[in-house]
Amino acid sequence: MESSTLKKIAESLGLSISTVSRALKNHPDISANTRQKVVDLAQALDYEPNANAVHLRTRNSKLLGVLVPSISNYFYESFISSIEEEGRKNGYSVLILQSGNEPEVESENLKLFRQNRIIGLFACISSQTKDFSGFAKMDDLETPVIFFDNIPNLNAIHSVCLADTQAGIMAAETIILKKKRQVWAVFGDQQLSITQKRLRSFLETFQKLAPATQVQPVFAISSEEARNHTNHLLLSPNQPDTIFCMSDEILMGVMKSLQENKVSIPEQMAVIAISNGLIPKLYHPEITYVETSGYKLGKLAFVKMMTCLSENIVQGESILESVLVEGGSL
Amino acid sequence: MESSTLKKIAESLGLSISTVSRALKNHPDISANTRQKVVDLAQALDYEPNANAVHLRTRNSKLLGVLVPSISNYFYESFISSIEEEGRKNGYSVLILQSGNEPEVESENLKLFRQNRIIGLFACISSQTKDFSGFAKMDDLETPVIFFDNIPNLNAIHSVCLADTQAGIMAAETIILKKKRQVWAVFGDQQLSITQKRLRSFLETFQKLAPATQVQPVFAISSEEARNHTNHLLLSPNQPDTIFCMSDEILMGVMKSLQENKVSIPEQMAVIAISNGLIPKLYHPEITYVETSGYKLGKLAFVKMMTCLSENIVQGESILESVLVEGGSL
DNA sequence: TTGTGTTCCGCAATCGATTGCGGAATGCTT
DNA sequence: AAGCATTCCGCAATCGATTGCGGAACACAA
Repeated sequence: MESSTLKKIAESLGLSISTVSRALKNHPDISANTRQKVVDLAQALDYEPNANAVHLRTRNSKLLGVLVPSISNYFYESFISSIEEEGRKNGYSVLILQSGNEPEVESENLKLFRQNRIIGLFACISSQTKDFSGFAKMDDLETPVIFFDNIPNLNAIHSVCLADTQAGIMAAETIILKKKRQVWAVFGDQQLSITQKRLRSFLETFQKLAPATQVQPVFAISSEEARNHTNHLLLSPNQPDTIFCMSDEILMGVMKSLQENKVSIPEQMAVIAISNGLIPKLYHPEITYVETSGYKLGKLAFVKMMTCLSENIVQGESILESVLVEGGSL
Repeated sequence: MESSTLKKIAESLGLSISTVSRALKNHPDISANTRQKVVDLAQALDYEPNANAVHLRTRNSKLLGVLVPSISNYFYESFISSIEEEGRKNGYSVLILQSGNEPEVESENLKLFRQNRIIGLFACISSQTKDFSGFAKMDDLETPVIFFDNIPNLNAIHSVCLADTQAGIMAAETIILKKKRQVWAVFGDQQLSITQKRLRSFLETFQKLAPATQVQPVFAISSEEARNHTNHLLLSPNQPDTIFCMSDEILMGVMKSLQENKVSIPEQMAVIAISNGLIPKLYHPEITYVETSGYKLGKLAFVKMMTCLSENIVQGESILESVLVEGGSL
């Protein structure tokens, strides 16, 4: 069955298309009598406005875009979930595309977003992105872009991010409070802005508050690499008393190794992480972590988007405060 | 900046809109000379066709819908990721909506899908859904719906599912092979079709092949409930030698309890699960599981969708074979 | 010169909905 | 009866792109 249109309703009722259109949206020009007839028939015919036609005519697609490296990631997925939820409540649909962390795909995706005339974009750029012309085009079209998580190093952009700096500080302070002396800190991809921020603040905090502490940073771009690093570490003579994990990805690898080697937590090794919250709670004792909630970040980003769209353009970065969630791992 | 249109290009070049349109799609009527001029200008102006206009005119939205209870779920997310990936390769966009497992939201979502004139839908219904009129409307509109994971008990529908029956059998057989005698089997929401299938085949396999085995099924609708059940179990005098977990959700709860109670795996307790693959690999030893890959299921569903769309309508259920992935937990 | 083909392009309808403007019909006032 | 305000509704343009059909311009043969 073809879907019904204003035209069909109008013809059945011997009315004009405009009258039907107005009747369905309670335009005061239409008499209650006519309105009722139209509404009844529309209901009977399962009339549902063609979004494409509406968007074309009104020049408003009510579409928001979300660009992420991958959907299969607990952090992004909670971010997206949050955006979709808020979006639906406010009458927006959400188009989600994943770049696979490849700049070419990313730029194709941006093109798709443009073709679909999205009215706003949430974007986490790939770690390889060097060319921002795709984003510049969004700017030209006056489509607000809100960057999150991994943020380009540009001026005059909107972004929301976790309090990465604060999270690094908080993790370091917690370690210092526990009077740990030798820390092994595992970070992710050095290309990412979040890695850089967390690394810097983490190290600086030790320098300021406990310069005697030995802090050794290590980098791993995957869970597997983190695991291997940890395996090696545990063989070395010079063992730390604490391991810090910058992300869930890292934490998974480190924990795998610690379990394999039957290292008891927190007795033999203290563990602390920055995390979205799922992974740390899988273990016993639960891992102490500084929370970086994708869900909350999504809410924050959505609010920012709404203000951008209502023209109260407030450029700059909004930051979501971190919270320490105590487990028993340190 | 307003985005450019065929009209603008046509005016700048003193051509008609139709000529510009044809030039951009290599219509043979257009001379190479004209074509080149058009293409060049289009490039310079960053012309990108308005998807809404195209879809309206061609009556093809190139939009696929995905309906899931929640995006924040490793299984759904890998399914979605897979659909999005295939979709993009084939020129489709994907609209994703989550029902929060609430029938009302689900039906609102279906409405949104209809308004956006999606051409095909992948749906995992909520466990509470009783009213299928929303899906019937999709049928009326000749929009194919491919159900997955939790599937309504209706005839004449398309669906793809994990080999739930086979997975239950495979898990049971594995347990039997290991000569286990007393099994505690934790299942999820009894309302779900997957629970029913896995439960039935699991129990039947024991009856057929090893009727002497004691199998005690338990139900838990959340990770937390599974954990509590397990905690209680471990206090009882009559301890099983094996725990079977129907899903990742369940596995997480059970493992939490086993760790808390310092139960060593597989010495004191064997564990086996049906899982998407992430969670079992977080522990040491890794948990043996029957794989239910959302990613692979997505690929299968996409292929089915393509055949549906090309009119070769093959109603019925496509099943994704299960694979046993050995860990060291049994 | 007339006829027959090509080549290249424009006219105009169409997809489905929105909306400014104008106009018919009716009631009420004086 | 004439004047004026309301009430209710339709005409037609518009959003941006697609496409069947027809037609101008030109070449070439008879």
